[in-house]
Amino acid sequence: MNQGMLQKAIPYYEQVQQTLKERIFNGIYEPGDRLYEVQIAREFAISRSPVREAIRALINEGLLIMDDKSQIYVYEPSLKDVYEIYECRVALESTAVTLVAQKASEDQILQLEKTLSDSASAIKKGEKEEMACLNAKFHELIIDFSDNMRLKKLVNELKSLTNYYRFLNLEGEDRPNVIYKGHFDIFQAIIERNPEKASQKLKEHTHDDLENLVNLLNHKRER
Amino acid sequence: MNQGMLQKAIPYYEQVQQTLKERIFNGIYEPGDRLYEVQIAREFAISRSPVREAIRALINEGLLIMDDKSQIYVYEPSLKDVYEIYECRVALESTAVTLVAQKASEDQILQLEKTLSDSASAIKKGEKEEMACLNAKFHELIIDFSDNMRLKKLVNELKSLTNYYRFLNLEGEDRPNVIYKGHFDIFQAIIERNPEKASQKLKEHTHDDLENLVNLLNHKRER
DNA sequence: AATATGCAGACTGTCGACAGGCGACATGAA
DNA sequence: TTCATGTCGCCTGTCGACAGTCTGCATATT
Repeated sequence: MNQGMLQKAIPYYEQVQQTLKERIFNGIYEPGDRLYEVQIAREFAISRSPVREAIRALINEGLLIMDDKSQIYVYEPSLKDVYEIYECRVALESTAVTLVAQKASEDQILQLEKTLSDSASAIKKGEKEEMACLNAKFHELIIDFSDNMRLKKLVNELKSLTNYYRFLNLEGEDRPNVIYKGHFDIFQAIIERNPEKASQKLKEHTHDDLENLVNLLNHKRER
Repeated sequence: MNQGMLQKAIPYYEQVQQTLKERIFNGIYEPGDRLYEVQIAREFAISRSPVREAIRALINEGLLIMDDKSQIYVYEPSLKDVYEIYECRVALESTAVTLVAQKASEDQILQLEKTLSDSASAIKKGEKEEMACLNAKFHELIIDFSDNMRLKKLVNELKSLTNYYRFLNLEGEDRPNVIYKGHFDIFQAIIERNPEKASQKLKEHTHDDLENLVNLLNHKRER
């Protein structure tokens, strides 16, 4: 018998939260856009209560912000915010990679290796979509292997705050190879069981990402 | 004319959130206690809506948890949780102290020094309350001086999750002096402008705190 | 023309009500 | 006694309504 048959009905507020989040990620709502409880409620043909709840949850996650007049906007990180977010991510992810370098199992290392080699072949074939996916997977595996649920949650929340800019990651000077090199160095340090080096390499790699992002953002702003 | 005169009324849901948080911190609600929307609403003589909103906010902060039947309980960290939380805190705080060692101003260093010396005299006089306060202040100053609002917010949220155990921090073998020594070493590294060392000392210091806490918790559990 | 006043509409904060789900208890059957 | 079924009450999810606040525009005033 299918286990999933007796599934509890998902409450509206969760569905709405999910949907709004997707819309923010997909750019249907853009940074700075204002959101209205009533309008969303009408759109989903439900009352304001669950919508309100979903919005509040997203405010707590930082994806929406409320000004002093209780008006809701899609979060648009300032440059300072972007730096702060990356600083926090580096802090957490470098800790994760330190742990992984100390205690990763053989199987886990194989998974990292496979992701890397898949990444390499994706670069050869020029499959952008695949590359982005595998790069994200590499980071995710490291977080997973650190075996710290809370760290994972924090990193994911931080990532989601700059998620709107994720497609910029592969744009820029020779990015695919630079990223691959960065990941490769991290992997190298892990199999050497050298936590310090792994942490250091991750910091450098993330710094590259940040620098690239900031350059592109500035470039865009100038035009 | 007093600037504060035209203050916007604080909405109920914020007041309730604040009050509930205080109750959790003060142990009026203990870990594992169940909370009811209706009951709290009756107590404050308001409707369920703002109460519900406050509860959801505290769930997002992690101070309350909801089981699969939508029942609300005060969060009680497992031992694994405590380790995870501390791991995240170390990651963030060591990053902060690294930054502080790099760029702290003279004035900021003086503030740290004063907190330390106040701490020393509080130990001499045996003022426990004062000691706890100054120890917290030392950590807070470091976070503040790192000039990263987001990092500060994350650390505060993590702290609040084990806040219930804060009074255990000074209990145990010669804790006041051990803590003072830890803070002193960190301070020393900062004035030496040695980020690596500062980070290392903070990690050791926090590790002491954690070990002490776990010991006391195990000890309690045995009885 | 520039400023003040007032009105209308749009939103948010809060309320009370209803319904659907779940557990506790009771009653009855084996 | 043990287990199945039905009922009751509690609690959460959702709804529609109302009140207060703020914005923008139009009208009035000097």
